[in-house]
Amino acid sequence: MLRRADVVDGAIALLDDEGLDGLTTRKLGAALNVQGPALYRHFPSKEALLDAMADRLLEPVAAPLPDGPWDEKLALLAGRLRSALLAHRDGARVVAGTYVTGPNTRLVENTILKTLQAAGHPADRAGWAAFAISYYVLGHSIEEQAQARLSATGDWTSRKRALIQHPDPDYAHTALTKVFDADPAERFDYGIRLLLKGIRHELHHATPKTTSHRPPENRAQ
Amino acid sequence: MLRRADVVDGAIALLDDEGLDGLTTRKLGAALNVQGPALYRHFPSKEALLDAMADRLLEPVAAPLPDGPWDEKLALLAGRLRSALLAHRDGARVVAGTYVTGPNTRLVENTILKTLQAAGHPADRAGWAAFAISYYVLGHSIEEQAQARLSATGDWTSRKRALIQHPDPDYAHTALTKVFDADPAERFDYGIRLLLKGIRHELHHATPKTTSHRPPENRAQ
DNA sequence: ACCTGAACACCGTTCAAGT
DNA sequence: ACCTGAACACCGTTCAAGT
Repeated sequence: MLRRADVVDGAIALLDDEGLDGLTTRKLGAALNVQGPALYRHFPSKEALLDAMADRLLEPVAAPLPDGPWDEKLALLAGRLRSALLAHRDGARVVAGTYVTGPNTRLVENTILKTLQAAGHPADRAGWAAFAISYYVLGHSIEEQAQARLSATGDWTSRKRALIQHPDPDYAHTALTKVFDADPAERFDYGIRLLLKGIRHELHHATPKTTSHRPPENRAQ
Repeated sequence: MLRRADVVDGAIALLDDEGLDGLTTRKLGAALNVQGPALYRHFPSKEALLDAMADRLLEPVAAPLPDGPWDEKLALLAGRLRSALLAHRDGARVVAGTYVTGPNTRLVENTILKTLQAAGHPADRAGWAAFAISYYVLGHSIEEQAQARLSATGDWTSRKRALIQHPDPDYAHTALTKVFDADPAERFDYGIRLLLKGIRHELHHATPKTTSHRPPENRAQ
């Protein structure tokens, strides 16, 4: 007798074996000793299953944070979020695809918000800053896994070369080489700390009346 | 007689009509008055076509930037990048999926790097900061379009409610409401400026010997 | 050289029928 | 109540054959 949680667990295991493109209802059924259509007893669609998987992936991030300064807590949480997304093959794509609203997602977002507000951020700014952090983590993780996917097929080294050995003479050759040589975790951490530094600076030197960061060039559709 | 550029143009037009999931070789063939397999004269696989589409989407971003302070230039470029990703349905997903190395992608990355280096950043930090900017933009745009996709199917309002009306009493209710009420372009701009503020601060107050931002909690696989 | 037609090995999903 | 078997309407891709 198949339980809902077993389906999600099996789906994540299959994700690791086959990747997102190889995750099909037929293969998942087989892995669970059941026919494909049996999954529709537990999920109305494959997309609903992916939603459940996404929230499941964030479970480890929901663990309580140790006490400490707000920025260290957020750096830690961001690192955990990245680790959770990278812990399973194509995990970042699974989470990015679905606008998740599961319990773990809410808890994580809530933690970021409360940490920022406890540090003294007004509610509106805290909300925007919290989302900025999430987006950076998501973007970084997606690209790390895109790179991993290319490495698997052997396309990675050729693309890296294409990027680095650009004919343009004043191309920032050194910078790119350093980017690709670096430990991705360290690179990730550097970016998060840039963001946190910006938040800290805003917190201390805020001119409270000013909403005047100038509007962007154009508002997209 | 079908030209390669026509295929890419047709594919982007079809993307707008049908979305990424509806972009199939058969439909694209039909739109170009050709059978599906004819596309394989120009692209070895659908993935190769998506790569070409991704770089094509970034074409408008490659336009020259007006002179100005480095941070204003980068804010402008980031806004353009976001606009380009949002200009076509599922554009962010198309770009995120492929680790693009086309000419426009290289030019955009190159511009960010040179702008940072011209502002006085050492090469390695400039590289990391440049990627941090890209990742934030990508993550933000993906989530904006995920939201757009849910809005189309009517799932959005229910999910928004799920996020905001959380039973948890100390849930950051106000912050979340403000996030969802805000103009996405303004929210985006706020995050970019946090990042730029962090970069500027690093530039001015850097203790040049220190590589000592502490290592992250765990290095993911 | 460029494209078609048919085929192969798949998909997600529906639904009557079985137990 | 839970699952199967068969079917429907699709996919990406290959490849001989046409023009």
